[in-house]
Amino acid sequence: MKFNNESPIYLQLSHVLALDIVNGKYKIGDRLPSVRELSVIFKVNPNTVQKALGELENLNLIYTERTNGKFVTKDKKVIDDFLEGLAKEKTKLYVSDMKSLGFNKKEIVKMIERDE
Amino acid sequence: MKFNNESPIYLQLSHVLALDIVNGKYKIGDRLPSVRELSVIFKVNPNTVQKALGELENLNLIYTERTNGKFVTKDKKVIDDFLEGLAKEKTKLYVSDMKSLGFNKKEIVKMIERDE
Amino acid sequence: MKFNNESPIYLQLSHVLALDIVNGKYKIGDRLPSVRELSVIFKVNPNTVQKALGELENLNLIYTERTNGKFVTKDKKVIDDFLEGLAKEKTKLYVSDMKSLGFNKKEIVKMIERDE
Amino acid sequence: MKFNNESPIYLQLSHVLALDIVNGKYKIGDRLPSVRELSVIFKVNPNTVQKALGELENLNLIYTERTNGKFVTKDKKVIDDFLEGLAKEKTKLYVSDMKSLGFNKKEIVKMIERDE
DNA sequence: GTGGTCTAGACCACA
DNA sequence: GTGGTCTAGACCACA
Repeated sequence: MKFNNESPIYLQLSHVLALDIVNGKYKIGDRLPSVRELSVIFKVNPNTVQKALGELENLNLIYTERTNGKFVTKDKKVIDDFLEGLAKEKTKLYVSDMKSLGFNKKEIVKMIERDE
Repeated sequence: MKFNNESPIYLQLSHVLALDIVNGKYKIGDRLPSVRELSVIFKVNPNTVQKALGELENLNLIYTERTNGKFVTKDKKVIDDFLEGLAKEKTKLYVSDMKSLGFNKKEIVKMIERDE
Repeated sequence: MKFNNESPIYLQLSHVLALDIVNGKYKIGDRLPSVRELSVIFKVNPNTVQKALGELENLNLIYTERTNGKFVTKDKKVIDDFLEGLAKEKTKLYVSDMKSLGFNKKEIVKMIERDE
Repeated sequence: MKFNNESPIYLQLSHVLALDIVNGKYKIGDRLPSVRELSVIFKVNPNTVQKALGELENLNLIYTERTNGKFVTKDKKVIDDFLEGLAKEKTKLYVSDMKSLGFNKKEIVKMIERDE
């Protein structure tokens, strides 16, 4: 795993793990790898993993059982809402950016269809 | 003008000024307000204005006439290319983000049409 | 029985059992359920039950007859003193917390009367 | 400043600072001492101060101006609500604890009036 | 073995 | 000077 310099490692890591949850790599109720394991997998300090997981815990995507591990929430709704919120937020931001560049929705949709 | 804490002020400022150029508030060949004027207008340190203008100069959107001021490029193509590049970049990033969330293009377009 | 993550399970458990004694669910001289039974009832590790009962034994609320089980003290005074001590301690802590928040006794009493 | 072992230092520290805000030692809009200064004052590692201040920021009691410092919120309501919420929470917890010990409100009030 | 805390200390961008 | 991040590594309670 390679991290870039544009945002803190811990945020990039929490983002990766959030996607893993959204995409079902870690399923509802699954135990995540331990802090130490993740720190080895991603080659970062355990403290950095803690901070990343703290973000996910703030979002209620995971919860902690002390001495036992960290688990994906059992509440499917939390995951679905997170996904939906993220998608809407990204869309809103993108559309408003494009509008401030002078594009209207029709043009925006055209650009997306052309992309790649 | 209010700046947030998510990215450096100088980048937010250069972004605002770039939009002002793209949208024709400052037209081809126009002289920009002086660093000091901008620093007053935006209530930021003159050093921050300098850095922001440096960004625009790197993009060739503006050029400096020493002792005379800073001017919007006279080359329309530079502005058009900048606009197009920005739009494509934002679109690419947005689409790839949405795909990693599990959406396909059809769904993306639908979300955009629904937005707001 | 659900335990939270704010304090160790063994303390939460000893607290619950202490209340059971104070409130007469387990009466003077009663035999408590065995460690194994309690561990099943509360769905915790037997070690955790042991530790919880150890707390109660330190407080002299229970005593052990080896090979026979653990019993609620036969000394009513111990239970009464425990109850009184607990109540005073909680009150002292609460009042001092509220004072450090700027409330005086009159206001504290008013808040209590309003509670719920 | 002395910290005890019952809860993490960073929480004790954030608690102390929250009280300082509630009690007006740091007033609305005031700049707090820098992270480094606090770390010297309280003889803890700057990282620990960061974590403590992070708690206060989560509560919106303070906000950060990058490169400039951390400031008490300018929103009096946030502080008032925090104070009220804290007081209500403590009261609720205290009363429910006392009730589970078998005391009724009248007895609780009597204990408070007798306290100290 | 699990998560959590803390320190010492380095390094960074920004204003 | 300001806040923020990160590492290395120690230490802790708990189950």
